[in-house]
Amino acid sequence: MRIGELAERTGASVRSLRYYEEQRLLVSTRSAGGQRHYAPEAVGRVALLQRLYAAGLSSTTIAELLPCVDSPSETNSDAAFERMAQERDRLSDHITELIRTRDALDELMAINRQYRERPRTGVSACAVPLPGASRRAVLSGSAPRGSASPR
Amino acid sequence: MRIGELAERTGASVRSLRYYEEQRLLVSTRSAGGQRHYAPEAVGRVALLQRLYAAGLSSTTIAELLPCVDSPSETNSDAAFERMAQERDRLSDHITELIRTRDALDELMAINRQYRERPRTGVSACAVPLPGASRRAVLSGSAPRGSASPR
DNA sequence: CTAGAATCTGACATGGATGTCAGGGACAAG
DNA sequence: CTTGTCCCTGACATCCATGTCAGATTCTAG
Repeated sequence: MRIGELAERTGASVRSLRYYEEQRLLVSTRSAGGQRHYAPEAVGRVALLQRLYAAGLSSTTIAELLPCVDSPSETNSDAAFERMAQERDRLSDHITELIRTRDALDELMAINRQYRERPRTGVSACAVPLPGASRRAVLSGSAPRGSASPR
Repeated sequence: MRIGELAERTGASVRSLRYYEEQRLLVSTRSAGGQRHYAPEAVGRVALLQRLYAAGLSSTTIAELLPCVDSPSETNSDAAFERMAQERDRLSDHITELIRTRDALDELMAINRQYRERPRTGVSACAVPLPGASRRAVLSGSAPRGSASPR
């Protein structure tokens, strides 16, 4: 298939696909006239690249671990394997962190719901917010406060 | 405390702290001579900001949902609440995606271990990027699971 | 008072994936 | 052949959190 079709199938822009190739993450054969032609598996390849990019890996990092993907048997892919393990762990830590952040958001939203479901509350003087303890927790251990700016 | 101390305590650079203020995400009082001075709670605030940045939110997005953090009671933080809910969901989706990516990496590593634990394998003849069924799964798809890494 | 450390503002630099534009071929269908 | 669509290369633009540098001012300890 040609580059337009691959782009359409993967959701990547044509520009990005060329960039991936430039970074040696994706290969193509060229037609007589110089146009790129891709094997069907390229779709999966691009999907993997998108995944890795979305996980925060850079082009060079991806390039470093790809040998491990393309030829798992090669002994000299030792470094690649190492790199992959390392990135895997980094990613895992990052996930943990993101989950904590999501929890923090959930907590903040819960607090807000309390305030908004209580139609009354002339308590714009939130000097001491009611569920004090939980708010404290959300802000990572220290008291937030500061009556916000009235915009 | 002054900016240097806050930087040290949070791990953020002095440059970043000034930037946060410029983006209206962090406030400071000024000493007579114009130097920034922070309340102890600023540490928690910066931690929250770092969390949100790490979750991929931009300065403007953070600014949009902060009212919700600073004054949960304010009725006009409706938009902020909406924004927060929206970002929360985005984040949650992203986490799901990252977990899939981690699974993919685990699977790839498992495959690699098979090859390398089998000391044999003169199979450097990977002229044709070989391919196995399992590989296909990893590259294109879903199949969660994965032998957890032995750490 | 003074030296040295910390801070201030303002500006420019950076990196990295991607967007976009220009000018020129490639190629399928009529 | 002609036309319309796709593709090519190369270059420059963009976003945005940070880094970095310069020159000036403030603060602190001796």
